[in-house]
Amino acid sequence: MSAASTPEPSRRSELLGIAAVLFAERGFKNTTVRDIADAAGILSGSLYHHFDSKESMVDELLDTFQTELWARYDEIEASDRTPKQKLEAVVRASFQAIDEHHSEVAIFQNDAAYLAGFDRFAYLGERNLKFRELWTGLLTAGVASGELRAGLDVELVYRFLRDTVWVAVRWYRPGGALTPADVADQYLTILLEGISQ
Amino acid sequence: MSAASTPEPSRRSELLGIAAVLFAERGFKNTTVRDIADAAGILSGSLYHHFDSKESMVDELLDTFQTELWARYDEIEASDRTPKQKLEAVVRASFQAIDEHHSEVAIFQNDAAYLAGFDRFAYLGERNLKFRELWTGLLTAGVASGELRAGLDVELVYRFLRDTVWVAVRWYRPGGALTPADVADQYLTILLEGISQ
DNA sequence: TCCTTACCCAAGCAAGTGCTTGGTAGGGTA
DNA sequence: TACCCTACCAAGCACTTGCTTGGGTAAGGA
Repeated sequence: MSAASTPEPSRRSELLGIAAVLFAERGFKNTTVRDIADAAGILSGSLYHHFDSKESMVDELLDTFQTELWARYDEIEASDRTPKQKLEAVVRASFQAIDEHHSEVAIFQNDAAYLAGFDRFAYLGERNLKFRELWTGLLTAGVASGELRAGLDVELVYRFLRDTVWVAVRWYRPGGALTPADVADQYLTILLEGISQ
Repeated sequence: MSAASTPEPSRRSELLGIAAVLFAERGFKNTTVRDIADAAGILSGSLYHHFDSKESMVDELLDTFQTELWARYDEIEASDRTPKQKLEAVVRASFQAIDEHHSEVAIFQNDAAYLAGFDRFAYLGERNLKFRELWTGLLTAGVASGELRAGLDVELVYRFLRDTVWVAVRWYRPGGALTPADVADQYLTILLEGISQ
C-alpha cells in the first residue's frame, strides 16, 4: 500500500509477459509451469511466490487486456460517427489490439472456449455477448442508414467479420513490414468493396 | 485379407469417429486416451488393441481427410474454368468439407501447428504449402485475366481467404439451418462484391 | 541489532498421463 | 480336439502435471 504511485515495473509483470508469450505459442493447457519457470530462469515452485496459480496468470492477462480494449470500443460507440464509420473504427481498433497485445489476443482466440468452462472465466462469455451486440448493432444500423447493402444476413456477416479480424493474429507479426493500419486498410477495402473487378 | 470388398464398418472406424469428435472439441493434447475409451464404453488399454498410439489416431483421421479433399481440389484446378470460377469452386468445396468432415477440419484448424512439430506430421506442412500455391495462383491468374481487381495484395488476400473459410468450422454446425452451399453463397457475395451499398 | 520484504531453491506429493502386460471370453476353422 | 482370431479387462509402470512445504539469502528500514 506504500507504493501506490509506481506502475510496478517489477519482476511480477516480467514473469507475466513471459507466461503470455508461452501461452500464446503453445496454448494455456499445453504450457507447463515448468516451461514458464525455465524461460524465466527460475524453478517452477518459485513462480508461486508471485502468483496464486497458473489460472490466475491467464486471468490477469485476459482481464486487463479486455478492459483496455473495451474502453476503446465504448469510446467509438459513443462517438457521433455514422454506423459505417464506427464499423471501420472498430476494425482498426481491433487490428491495433492485435499489434499491441499480440499474445493476449492469441490466448483469447485459442483458449477462450476452453477457459470459459471454468466459473472464474465466466466474464469471457459475457464479453463475447457484448461483442456480438456491438457488431450486429452497427451492421443493422448501417443497413438501415443505407450505408451498407440491403438484404445482408447480419448474423452471418458478423461471424465472418469477427473471425476474420481476430484470426489475423495467426499470421500477423508486430514489428513486421505491415503496420496494423496497413492491414486494416486492406481488409476494409476487401470487406466493403469486394475483390471483383 | 479375406474381407477386401467390405468398407470395414468395424469397431475400429467407430472408435476413430468417437476420437475425432473429442479431438475436435477439446483439442488433441487435451484429450486423453481414457476420455476416448470412456466415450466408447471400454477401458483405455483396450484402445491399443485397435491402434498403435494416440498419435496414429489423428494421423489416420487427418491423412484420409486431406487425401479426399485434395482429390477435389486437383479436379477443380485441372478443369477448364476461369480463375474466378475456380476460386469459387474451391471455396464451395471447402465449405462442403467443413460440412462433411467437421471434426477433421476442426482438428486440423486447432492442432495442425502443434502436430506439425512431430516428424510424423511433416506432411501437414507440405499440404499447407500446396494450399498456398493453389490459392495465390488462382488469385494471381484472376487479376491477370481481369476478373479480379487490379492492385490486390495477393498474399494478404490469400491469408484472409484461407482463414475466413476454415475458421467457419468454429460456428458452423452440420445439419443446422444453413447448408454449406448457403454459407458459400453468402461468403462469396461478401468476398467478391463487398458489403457497401 | 532486529525485523521485514522480495525473491528464490530443493524436494516432494497427489493426481493424472500414454502405454504395456498378462490374461479371459466368445467365436470361427481345420 | 487343437489352434487362432477379435475384442476386451485388470493392473500397473514410468513419467508429467500443478502446486506445496520448508527453508535460505540479500537489501533496506527502525
